[in-house]
Amino acid sequence: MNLKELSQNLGLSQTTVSRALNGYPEVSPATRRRVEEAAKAFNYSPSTRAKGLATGQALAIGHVIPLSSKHEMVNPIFGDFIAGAGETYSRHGYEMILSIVDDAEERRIYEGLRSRRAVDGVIVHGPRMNDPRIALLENLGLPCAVHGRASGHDRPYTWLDVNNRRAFERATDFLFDLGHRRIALINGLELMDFAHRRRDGYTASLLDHDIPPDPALMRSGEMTEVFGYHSTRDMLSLRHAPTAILCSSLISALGVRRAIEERGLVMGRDVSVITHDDALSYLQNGGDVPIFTATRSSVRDAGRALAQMLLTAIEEPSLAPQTRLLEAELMVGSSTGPAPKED
Amino acid sequence: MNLKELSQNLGLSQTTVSRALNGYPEVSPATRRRVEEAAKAFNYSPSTRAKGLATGQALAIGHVIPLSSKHEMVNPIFGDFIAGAGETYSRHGYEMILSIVDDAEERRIYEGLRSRRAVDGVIVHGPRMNDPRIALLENLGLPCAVHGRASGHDRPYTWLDVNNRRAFERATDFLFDLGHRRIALINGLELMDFAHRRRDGYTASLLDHDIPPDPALMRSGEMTEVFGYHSTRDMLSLRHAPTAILCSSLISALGVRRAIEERGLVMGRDVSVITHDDALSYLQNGGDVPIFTATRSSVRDAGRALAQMLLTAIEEPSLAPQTRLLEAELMVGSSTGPAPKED
DNA sequence: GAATCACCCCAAAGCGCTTTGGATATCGCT
DNA sequence: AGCGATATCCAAAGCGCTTTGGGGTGATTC
Repeated sequence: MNLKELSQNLGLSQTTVSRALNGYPEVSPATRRRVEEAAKAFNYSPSTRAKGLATGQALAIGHVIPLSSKHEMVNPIFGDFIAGAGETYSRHGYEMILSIVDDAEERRIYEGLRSRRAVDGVIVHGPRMNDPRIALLENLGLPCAVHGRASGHDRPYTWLDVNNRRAFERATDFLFDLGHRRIALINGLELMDFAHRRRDGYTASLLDHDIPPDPALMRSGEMTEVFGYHSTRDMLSLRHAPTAILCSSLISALGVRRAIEERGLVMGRDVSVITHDDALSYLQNGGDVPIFTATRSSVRDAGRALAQMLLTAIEEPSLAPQTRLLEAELMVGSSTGPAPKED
Repeated sequence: MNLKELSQNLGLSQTTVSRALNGYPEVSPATRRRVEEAAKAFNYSPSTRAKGLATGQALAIGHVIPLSSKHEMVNPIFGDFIAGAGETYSRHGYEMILSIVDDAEERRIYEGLRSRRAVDGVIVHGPRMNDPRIALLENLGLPCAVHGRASGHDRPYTWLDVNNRRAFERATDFLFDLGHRRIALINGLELMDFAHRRRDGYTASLLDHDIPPDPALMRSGEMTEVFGYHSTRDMLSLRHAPTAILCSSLISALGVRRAIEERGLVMGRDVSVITHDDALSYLQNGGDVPIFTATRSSVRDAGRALAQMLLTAIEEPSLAPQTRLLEAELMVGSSTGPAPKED
């Protein structure tokens, strides 16, 4: 069923039917109702393509997921973020189009999306330090919204981020308050902006407590369970083993716990652990009582909110870019406790 | 830059330029080269919308991800599957459009995709027992390909599945060979088709060894770490605790391991564990030596292959639906060993 | 030298929608 | 009755592409 058929069926012109359906005032309430009912009855909805052609809008948002050919790892937070963003889109009649792309091709993909007029805007995932994508998108004139931030980009842009620096500073402070002095950091890849900020927060707290950061207690890598395990195992066998560990992801934290328990130690008594928790749906941090003390911020909420910010940026292009900094909450679980007595 | 401008720039008609770009034979090699170079220079690529309008194709595939409002859980395999499928699409010039949808709205979404002519076909994720979606899509005339199978649908359809039944039967056999007799199953939700098949394989092996299935040793639920942990903890405190556990997901298996170790037992010595492993990029089963003995099948490969099957189904509609059954490989890791001596 | 045939290329229609610029009733008023 | 408003509706153009159905040009054939 298309507009033409529908209008013939109703004995009206395409113009009138189109206007009735799109809420224009030049059509009588009676006609409008009649049209709307017919549309429902015939299960008519306008072709996105034709509508897009006519209006110049795509009614679609692009998500470009970078996939480094070296690591080939799909960020586990991605599913939940998308779920949140998708909610917002469907409420506004937008479609979400997805490209999963090797770093090297990213530029080409954005240009393609632009020149094919496939999307009205893009969400930038996984921003790195000095990420060139934001400038690229600016040049292309493609509205974008960044999940995270890209230090080094100076012009304003739309972003939503967790206050990673503060979260990790607070978490470290918390461990100091419990009496810990040797605190380790198991971080994500530090070319990622968020990981960099987390380290900054961590070192700021250390310096604040007159503890010089110790490279032996700082790891950074792809945040897998195995990475958490190996890092922890290695660090626990140091002469000056850490009594507390700060960890960037719940998945790695599972590995951290394993290494601790394998050594016959008890988490929360012998070694304290705080992890960041993205509140992923398939990785709950325990039930009612959180297992891990965690800095927590829902990635799905972030998806919802950032999508909304992008849509307003698209619909209100004159507005200054919105930004939003979410504070992670520190949830105290059973993985932290007072520092064990010194030997 | 659009076709008109490009052709004016070249002093050719739109027809010729379009034909040159689309590989039609009616254009001289010299002209074609000239056109192609200009297209590259001006960074021209045709508007998908206009092209779609003209050809009647959408050049897009829909992925509808069901999200039960009760569980709200995004299946963790989803990211990797999409990554695989995306590779195939981009190689064929297709776009991937994503809807994450509450079960209740699913029907409306498919109808919408159809009547808006937004996609040429869809991938059905997470098929359940007697899943009504396949029949619905058949009626709508929307080509589809199913990741998994839906027992109960009798007409042929395109699917790709792991031989879940066989995988779990073999895994159970393997445990029997090691001398285990009390073997537990920690399964996914059994309204999901794959989980049902896994249980079938498991019980078949039990019966084959004259062991009646014991409901106390069978759990089924959303496959989280916590679910694996609780199930295992409960079952290990039974009077006749299992000596081996079969687990449906690596994430739950991490919980299984935790429960085992928490009890002071050693995995692979006191309790053997076999898990299914979807080879997710962010959840490697150890490094060189797998931690868990596992039935393994890469979800990303599945994505690649199923996308390809769907594309051929779309381009060659006369062909009978392809189907493909992948065998999971049984990878022996350190989580299994001979059954401990009976008390 | 005319007819034929490739070979290249083009003008224009059409895909399904929105939107501009009227056209036609209908109504209130003097 | 006559005139401008107002309320409804419509025909047609245009969005950027593909594709149909020709049309020229030069080389080949008899």
